[in-house]
Amino acid sequence: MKYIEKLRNSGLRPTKQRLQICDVLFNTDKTFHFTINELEQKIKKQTNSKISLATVYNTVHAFEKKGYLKQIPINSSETYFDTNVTDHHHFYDLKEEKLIDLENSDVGPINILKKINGKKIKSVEVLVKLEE
Amino acid sequence: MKYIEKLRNSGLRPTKQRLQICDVLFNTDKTFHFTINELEQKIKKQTNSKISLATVYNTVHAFEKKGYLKQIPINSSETYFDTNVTDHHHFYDLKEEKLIDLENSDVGPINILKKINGKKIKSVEVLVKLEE
DNA sequence: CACTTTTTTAGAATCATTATAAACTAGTTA
DNA sequence: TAACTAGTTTATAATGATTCTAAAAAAGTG
Repeated sequence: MKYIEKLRNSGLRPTKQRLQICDVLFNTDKTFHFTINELEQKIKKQTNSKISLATVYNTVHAFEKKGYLKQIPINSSETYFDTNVTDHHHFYDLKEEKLIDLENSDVGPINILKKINGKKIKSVEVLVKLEE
Repeated sequence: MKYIEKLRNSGLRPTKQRLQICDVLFNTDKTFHFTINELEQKIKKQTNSKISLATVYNTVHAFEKKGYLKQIPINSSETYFDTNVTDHHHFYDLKEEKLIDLENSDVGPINILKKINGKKIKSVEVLVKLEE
C-alpha cells in the first residue's frame, strides 16, 4: 500500500487503522474539509469497519502535527480540518455552516507590515464570512 | 450611568448586571481580548460582586449580537472575544497563546477576487500565527 | 399596586475532546 | 519462532466549556 512508506518516514507505524484513515483522507483527487465525527462516519461507510473514536482523534492529531492535515481557524462547536495543506484561505457560509476553499490567487498578496520582536510568521489565514 | 441609554436603544433592559459588565468591558481607553472565564474574574475583581456565569454568557452573546463585541475566529478550547469591533485582524502567538491586534493599516488592502453566487461578504478576518 | 415580560441564577445536562490503563501489534533481536 | 520493547488501539471514564432549565427576582407599564 502506498501510504506505508509515508507513515514510516514520519516515524508513525503503519497500522491497519492508520492506513485505512490515509485511504479515506488522501486517496482522492479532491481535497476536503471535515470534522472528527464526519470522518468517523466516512470511515465506517468506506471501509465497513469501525475504528475507535479515540484512534480517529489520535490519528488526525498525529497527521496534523506531521503537516498532512491543517486545522481551520473558525469558531464552531466542532473543529474543522482540511486535507488541503497548501497555503490557502476559506469562505465560511454562515447560513449553511459550510466552508469553501479560497485559493491564494483569489485573494492576492497579503503583506503584513507590523513585526513582532523575536517572532516569525508561521501562517497567514484569511476567513471570509458570507451572508445572504 | 452612561450605558443605560445604549442598552435601552438596543432593546436590552439596563439591569445592574449588564451595567456592571458594560463598565468592565467598555469603560476603558484600550480595547482588549478575553474569554468568558477571564471576564468573570475581571468582574469579580473590579466590582466586588459576583455575577452568575450563565449571566456572563448571556450578556456576552447579547452584546455580540448587537455588535458591541466580536468573536475572534481561532481554534482554542475557549472562545475569545474582542471589545475592538472595528475592522481589524490578529496575530496569534502560538507559544504564549496570546492574541495581538493587527490594524487594517498594518495588513494593507485585501481584495477577494472570487465571488459566490447570491452571497455577500460579511467580514474578512486575517489570523497570523506566530512562532519563535 | 397589579400585572406581564424579561432577566438572573444555581445547578443540571450536553457534547466535543482528552485521559486512562489494559489489551494488542509492530518491529527487533536472538 | 520466541521473547522483548516500544508504540498503538480501545472502551470507557473524566474533563471542561457551553447551554439548558425552571424558579425567583427585577424591570417596565398602566
